[in-house]
Order: sequence, then C-alpha cells, then structure tokens
Amino acid sequence: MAKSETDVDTARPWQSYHTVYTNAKAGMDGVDKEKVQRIVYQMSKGSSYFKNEERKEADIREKIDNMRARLAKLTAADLSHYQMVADKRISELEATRDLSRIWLHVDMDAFYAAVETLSNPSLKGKPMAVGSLSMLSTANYEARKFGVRAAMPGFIARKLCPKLIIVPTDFKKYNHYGDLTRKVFQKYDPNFLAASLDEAYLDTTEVCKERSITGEEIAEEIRACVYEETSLTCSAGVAPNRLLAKVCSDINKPNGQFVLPNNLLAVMTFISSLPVRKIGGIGKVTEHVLRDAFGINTCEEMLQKASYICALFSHSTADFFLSVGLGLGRTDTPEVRLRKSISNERTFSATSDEMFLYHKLEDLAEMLSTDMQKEGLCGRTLTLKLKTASFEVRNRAVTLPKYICSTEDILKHASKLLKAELPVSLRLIGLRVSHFNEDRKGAPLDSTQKTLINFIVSGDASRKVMDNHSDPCVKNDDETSLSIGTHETCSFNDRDTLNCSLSLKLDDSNFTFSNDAGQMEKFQKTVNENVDETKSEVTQLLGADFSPPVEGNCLERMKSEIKLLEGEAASSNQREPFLWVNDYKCSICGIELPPNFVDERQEHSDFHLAQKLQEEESGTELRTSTPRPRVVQKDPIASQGKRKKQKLSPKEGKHIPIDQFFTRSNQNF
DNA sequence: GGGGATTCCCCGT
DNA sequence: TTCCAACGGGGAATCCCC
Repeated sequence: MAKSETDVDTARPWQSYHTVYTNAKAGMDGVDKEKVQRIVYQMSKGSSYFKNEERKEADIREKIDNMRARLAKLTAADLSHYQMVADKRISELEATRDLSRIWLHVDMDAFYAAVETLSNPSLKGKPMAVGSLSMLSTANYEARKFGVRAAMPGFIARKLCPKLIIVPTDFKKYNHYGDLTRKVFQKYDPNFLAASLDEAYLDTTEVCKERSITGEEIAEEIRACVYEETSLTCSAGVAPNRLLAKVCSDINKPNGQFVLPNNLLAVMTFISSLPVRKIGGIGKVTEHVLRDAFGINTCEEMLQKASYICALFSHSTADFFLSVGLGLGRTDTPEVRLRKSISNERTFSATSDEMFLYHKLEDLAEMLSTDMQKEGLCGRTLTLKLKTASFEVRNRAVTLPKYICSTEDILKHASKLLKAELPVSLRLIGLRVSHFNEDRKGAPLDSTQKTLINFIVSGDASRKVMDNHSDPCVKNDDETSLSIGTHETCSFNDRDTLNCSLSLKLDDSNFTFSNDAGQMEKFQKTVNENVDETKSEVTQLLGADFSPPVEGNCLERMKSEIKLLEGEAASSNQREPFLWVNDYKCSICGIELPPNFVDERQEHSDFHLAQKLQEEESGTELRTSTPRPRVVQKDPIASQGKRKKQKLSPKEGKHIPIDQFFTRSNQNF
C-alpha cells in the first residue's frame, strides 16, 4: 500500500516546503531536485522568513479550500449555466484569433552573468552568480547545474555549490550591453517592445514579408547580429503572438530558438500539453490554485474546466485563463506605455530604533525626489511600504490634493504614515509615488500653490483649522484640505489635546509674519474667523458644552509668540522650551527626536509653547504631565493590532463612541 | 450603485 | 563569518463618499 501524503511529509518535510527554486528553468535539467529542496529547507527552517512562508502557504491552502467548497456547492443547473457562458466567451475569444503576425521574443542567456564573464574571462567555465549573499540576480549555467538560480539567497546557493563565485551587480555594464542589443532590435522592428534590460518582443511580420524570409531565418539572423555586436548569446522564440513567443524562447535555451508555425493545428497541439506554469503571468500561487482547486495542470485543461473557471473567477481573470487554453496572446503593436509609478525601497537589519527608521525614510525620500525630478514626475499618491521583522508586508498610502515631488513633501507625508505604525520592528522601508500629473514636466500642476503665510493672510475659508500640524518651514498647505489632516488631529484622544491643537493653530505664521500693522489686523480677522469655524466644528463633534480656551486677543497672543520665537525674550526663561540638547533632545521633557526631523521638533516645541500659553492664560498649572509627542508616544489602542479598516457592525449602531472615533481615525490614516 | 482610495496579493525580471 | 532584493505593473476585495 502506498504511503499517505502525511507520512511522506513527516519523513521528508522539505517536500512540502514549496519554493520557486525547484521549478523547471533553463539549464536546470539533471539537477537533483530533492537534494536542492532538502538543503533549501534545512537552511531556511525556523527562520522568520520560513515562518512567514508557512503563513503564506496556509493562506493559499485556505483560499483553495474555499474555492473547492464553492465548487462543491454548484448545482447541475449552475454548471449548465456557466458552461453556456464559457462556450460563448470561448467563441468570442476564438473570433479574435490572428495568425498573421510573426512575433519574436528574444531573451539574453544568463545576461548579467554573461556580461560579467565577458569583462572577466577568468570566470568562464566556473560556477558563478551575480548578486550578494542576501540575494542572487542570476546564475550562469555551470552554477545552475548545482541548483543555484536567480532569486535565491547567496548563502543558500553557497551551500548548494561551495565553489560558487558571487560577483556584485554592475548595472552600468548591463545597461551598456542592453543598449547594444536594442540597437540591433531597432533595425528589425523600430517599435519593438523592451520587456526588460535583456528581453524584447519584435513584430517581424513586415521585415519577413519584405525580404521573403521565414520567422526561423529572421530569428537566426537577429541572434547572430546580437552576438556580433555584443559577443553575448541569446535565445529566441517565434510564434503568432507574444504570449506564445515568450514560451518558445525558453524551449531551446541557451543559445537556441524554437519556431511555432502560424497555423491553428500547430498552436493547439503545442498548447495541449503545455504546463500552465510555463505561461507568463501564472506563477507559483496560481499554479497551486489551478492544480489543487480545479485539477488543471495543462493549458488544454483550462478549456475542459471552462465552466468552473467562469463560475469562480472574475471576467478578466476567466478571459485570461480561457485565452491561455486557446493559445491566444497579444498580437498588436503595443502603444507607448507611460510609467505608472516610481519607487525605491531598502532592506536593512531589523530594528525598532525610531531614529534609525526616520533617517532611512529621509534617505529614501531624498533618493525618490531626485529620481522623480530626473524624470520630471510629480505624483499625488504616496505609498509607504514596510516589511516587519517577521517579513509581514504592509502598505500605507495617502492621496493628496496636490502633486508632490520634493524631498520635503515626500518626507512630510511619509513620516505621518510611518508614525501611525510605530512602534514596530522593521527590516525594509519603501516609498512609492503614483498618480502622476499628465503634463509630466516636473512642475506641480498647481502653480498657484500658496505659502502658509499667503494662505493665512488671504483668508482661505476652506482651510480646516482642526489641522494641528503647523509647519512654517514647508510651503505646502495641502494636508489641510485632506481628510488625513482631521484624522491626524483626532489621533489625540482627550480634550486637552484638542484644545492644544487649536492653540497650536495660531502658531502657523510665527516665523514669517511681518510686523506690518495692516497685515496683522487682516491676519487677526482671519484667525478669529477660523477659530469660530473650528469652534463650531468641534462643538458638533464633542457636544455643546465644549468651549475652547483660545478665545480672546489673538493679536496679543501672536505678538507674544513672535517675540518668543524671534528671541526677543532671550533673557527670560521663556526661551527654554525651544532648546534642543545636542540637537535632538528636548530639555523640557527629555524626548528625543532626530535632528533633521524638523517638522516633528517644531511641532514639539509648539506643544510646549501652547502649554505655556494656556498656563499663562488660566493662571494655573493645567497639566503637570509630560506632553504627548506623537512621534514617540502613541495612542496604544491606535497602534496595536491589525490596521485593517473596521466596519461597524449593525449592532454597534449609528452612535460611535468618541474614543472609537479617535482611535479609528488614527488607524485609517 | 458607481467610482475613487486603500490594501493586499500575484507576477515578472 | 555571511542568513531571503529592488523594483514596477496589474487585479481584486473592501471601504467610503456622493
């Protein structure tokens, strides 16, 4: 009797550890897959990475179980219905089939490794990979014989192949050779599509027609030409569409080619036994789902199980799977595609040191801003990517009313997103900007963007005074009209703090406001209007008994604050709140903030100032506790657990407790 | 209900 | 000795506002 799957799992636990490393890849025939899998398992077992992989595996299994349960519930009538839907869709897709084009997919062989060998011939014939001990970008064919491959950590690769030479990446070199190959492609198809540095799709239909040559001949010619120009080999696939051409280029790798004739029988025969995993877009997870939930292993089986596919997947996903079953792919010449986003990310040793994390964020913001300005991009959605010490990936995004590209703007908003996650131990931080402006000339679309002082003086009534983020150094007032602004205010969960935020609002123009009497008068009018507006908003929020303690002579308050900040009261003790010991430690409460974290330090100073003003006004010590700097001390409720949006259940009714409001707002940053 | 925003997931090099 | 990347595109689920 055959051993059960569980028995096998117990005896060889590595067999259930699904990595991509044992997937069939060019040059990996004859590799002892079991040995590779065992070593990868042994090297990984017990690590945070491994635990996270197990968690992901469990999620996929759950997803598969759900799908199987849904499939089991389908009645005969349902299946008959979905079969009709599938049949209709299949004939519609079939009607789009175009066998007239001759597409070529060219793929350089172990590109980075080949380039490195070219510049250092002593590497020839030796197992070698490009990358680092953390991660390999590619491996040459000698290394692949040991099971070493791209996307494998170097330290595992070394275990598989102790003599492996690891060469660091050098994109300058790869770009140079990439350019040379592209010059060749250009000659055959001026509109060729570069899929990456080392891959391209060419529509050779016209050139074949003009010269009365076949796809096979043109592929040979192009490969020879690439070799002549670069001394590097490449492989090619020729087929009636790009999807198939890509599959074909992998068949006779390295330094080979495969031609799929432009006729229906050839295509359908080719596709009939093709494993789904060979199709671009079907990766480890989708392969797993198709196999375990639907029993689909080959492309042909997509058509056999078409009714199930239509029953469980969305239209677009079902269309994709059915197209794969028919061997259909794109045959049109792709239009110029504009970049959709720009990002950067860095991995480091896991840490919860907030100073370190903010510094990293600052570096990333600066790099991203530089990259954006090089390309003349401005975007309005900023996404912060985090990877925790346990490899959990989180994305937090904010969409702004204005386009940004400066380091200051990126850092300002990224900091807010990061703050909402603290405390946390991270091993990666990334920033991404998307939703670009359409002109893409570098300048923000809104050229009328006001400085803070202009804004206040002009008395823009739309401004939300609830915003407690006063930042005289940054000339962007965008967050004020953003929900995020009000949410952030509500991250404070007591009324004292709300009062404080109102006081702080009055600090907005401290640094830039002139002493001109007319301006002062105008300013006070605006401030008073804003206070009234805010008072009404806050009253609505907290109830009629709320009375902010900031009424009174705002002009006098402003004057005294300006004096304080300009140093006119330098001799008095009033300057004390603005002293930062060693540029990062507050002398009042001892809180530490990175020196370059200007916004937060300013905000913190403002806090002490507001506290002092309140004390002066009431004549009593309102608070004896230390302030609640948002950077370090966070609402423990808001920062704990998952940040998934929480929908209130009907049971919870329409009345949202005020605490809940504050907590939730912070979470939904 | 439609559409934008947010988050997560999947995939590729 | 070392201990799992850096991007970028796109789909889908969910939530929220209009």
